[in-house]
Amino acid sequence: MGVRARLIEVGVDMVTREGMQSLTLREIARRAGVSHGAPRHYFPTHVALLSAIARQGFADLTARVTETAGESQADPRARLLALGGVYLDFARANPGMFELMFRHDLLESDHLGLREVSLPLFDILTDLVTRARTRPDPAPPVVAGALWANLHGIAQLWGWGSLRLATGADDAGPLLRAALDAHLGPENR
Amino acid sequence: MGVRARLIEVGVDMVTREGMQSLTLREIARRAGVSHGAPRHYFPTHVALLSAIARQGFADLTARVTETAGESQADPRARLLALGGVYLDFARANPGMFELMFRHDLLESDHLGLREVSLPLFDILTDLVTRARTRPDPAPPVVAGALWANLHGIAQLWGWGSLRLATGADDAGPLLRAALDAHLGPENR
DNA sequence: AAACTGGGTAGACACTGTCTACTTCCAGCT
DNA sequence: AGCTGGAAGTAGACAGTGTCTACCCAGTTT
Repeated sequence: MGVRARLIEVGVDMVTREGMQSLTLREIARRAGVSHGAPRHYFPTHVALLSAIARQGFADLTARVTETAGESQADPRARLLALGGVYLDFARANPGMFELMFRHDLLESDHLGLREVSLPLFDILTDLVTRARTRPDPAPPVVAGALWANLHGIAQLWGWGSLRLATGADDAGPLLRAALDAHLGPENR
Repeated sequence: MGVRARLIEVGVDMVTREGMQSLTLREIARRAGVSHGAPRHYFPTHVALLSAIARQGFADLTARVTETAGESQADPRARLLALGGVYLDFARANPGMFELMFRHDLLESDHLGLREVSLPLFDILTDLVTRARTRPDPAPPVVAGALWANLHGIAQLWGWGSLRLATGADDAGPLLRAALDAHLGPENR
């Protein structure tokens, strides 16, 4: 395996195991078995390396989401519930990576390809939303955007205890269901 | 004005004007006109100083929110709309401070008094939600938590362009209204 | 008068990201 | 075959960071 791939792999491993603050350029190089100047041959700057690591995280999340969203022909509401669950599970099981992925100050937003990686996800969401909700009040992209923000907010706030503290719940499930019910309108059965 | 107060004031000024990455201990001390060792007499560590600065931001936000939420005897729905507007405006007008306030890795979560500062806010929210919504499906704290997460997610994602890009809107207003309508149920008039 | 103490300075230390020589080493050309 | 050029990697320097420690000096206490 080439040095470049090893750097990324070591970084992914470090961020999942020890959190974001362990991702110094020199320590990554150290654990990859190269000198502290070597990464510069593949990544012009520290931010570029972090971006590559974060992109791996995005790829992982995207894979899980698309896999879950396309799963069987269950009704869109159930798929959305699964999708939200995947999102929240990812954030809970992998807080370091989740944090890195949304630290836009540490990521080169252009080269990361945010458009390439987040728009497909958003399209899936929009599609499911259009087919799942029962009332047509706001335009689909707005609903999808609001729902995405809700998902992300739950993941973020839950991640550092605020919601657990405020709502008294010990699981993010009720919040997810509440968000879905809210944005999709009342159940129709 | 004492050195301690000046350090905080300088820090608040710096974060609002030049963003979070400018808040190095030494630069704050420099601009406050003291040596780089002086802050240590008031704040045992860099994180403690950042926390004090962030607390100022929380105080500011809390002041605006309570002021807006208690404003007149307008119906709770209108008050929630105003509250959300304040939250989003704060994040938009003061992105550096908003970022700092929710960088829990840079804040000493205990001494910051997250409970003291965020629970009152959450109580206001819960109260308004209980009185504003039209259907009683999930328990009020859950709805309030989900709504808060939605607000926060909109502020966060809007802050770095994702939602503007995805929804095509050029203002967070529609998203805020969509979130409120969703969580509070259909309008009743 | 002497001792102590809180507020402040200055310098050291280990560490960081970046930059710049300097060495290998191997592919491609004449 | 021999040379050359560039890619890959090393090692060291530099400025900057947060933290720690020794010192200093005015005021107050004893």
